[in-house]
Amino acid sequence: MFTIGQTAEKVGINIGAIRFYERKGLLDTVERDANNNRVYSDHDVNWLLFIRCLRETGMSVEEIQRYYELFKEGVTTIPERTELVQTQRMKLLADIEEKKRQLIRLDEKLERYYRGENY
Amino acid sequence: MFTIGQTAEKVGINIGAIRFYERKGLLDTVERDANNNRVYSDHDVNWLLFIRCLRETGMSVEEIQRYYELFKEGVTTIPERTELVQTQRMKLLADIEEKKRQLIRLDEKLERYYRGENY
DNA sequence: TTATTGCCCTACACTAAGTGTAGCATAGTA
DNA sequence: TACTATGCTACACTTAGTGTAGGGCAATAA
Repeated sequence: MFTIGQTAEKVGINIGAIRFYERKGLLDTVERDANNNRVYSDHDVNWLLFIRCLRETGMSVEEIQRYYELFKEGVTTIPERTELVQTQRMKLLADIEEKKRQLIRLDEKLERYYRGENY
Repeated sequence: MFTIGQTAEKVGINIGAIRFYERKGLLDTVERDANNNRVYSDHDVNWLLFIRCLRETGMSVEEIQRYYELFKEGVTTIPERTELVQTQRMKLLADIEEKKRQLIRLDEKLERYYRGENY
C-alpha cells in the first residue's frame, strides 16, 4: 500500500494528475487512511500504469473513462474494449506516419540553411 | 490576394486559429481592405504553411513566435534559427520513438484480448 | 514542550492552443 | 428590399492538466 506521493513516483504520473484522473472517473474513489489520505494498492498502480500508456498513445481522458466503465462491466465487454484499443492503434499509427513526414520537412529546411539560404 | 476564408482553406488552418496566431505575433498584423477585412498575400500563405508544419512537429506557438522574430532580424540569425529547427527535429525524433514503443504496448494488449484474457 | 519539516488534503486560479458563440457590418444576389 | 454569405471583435468555453493558498496531521529537533 502506497501514499499518493509514492504512487506518483512509481507510475511516473504527477500527483495532481492522479487526483485529476480520480475526479474524472478514471479511477474509482480510492481508499483512505485514518487521516483521509489516499492509499493505493498494487492493483491501482498497475491500472495507473496502463492509463499512462493509453494517454501516451494520445487517447483522451474521456475515452479512457469509457474504457474503464467497460472493464468494470466484465468479460462480456472484451470485444468493445478490443475495438477501442484497435481504433487507438490506428490513430497512433497515422500519427507516427504524419510525424515522419514532418521530420522530412524539417530535414529539408535544415539542408537549405546549410546551403546558406534564408528561407 | 486572399480573404481569410480562402487562406484558411489553402493552408489547412482554421480561420479562428489564423486570427489567434496573429494575436500571438506569429504573423505581422496583416493588411486590411476598405471593409477592415484581412487580406493575405502568397507570402503570408507560405509562412502559414510553414507555421502549420512547425506546429505539427510539436513546436509551441511561443517558439514559433521566437523563430519569426529571428527571421525578421535577417540572415545573421540563420545559425540561431538552424539550432531551433535542429532542437525541434530531435524532439520530434524522440516523440516518434516513444510512440513506436506505445504502439508495441497496444499490440501486446490486443494479443492478450485475442487470447481471451480480460486484462 | 514547542517548533519545524514534510507530506497530505481541498478548492480555486491559471495555462496552452485553440474552438464556439453573440452581436454587428458589409457585399452580392433573388 | 430581403436574404445569405462572409467578415469583424470580444468573450466564454474546452482539455489536460499545473500551480497556489490555506489548512491538517505526524515525526523529528531544540
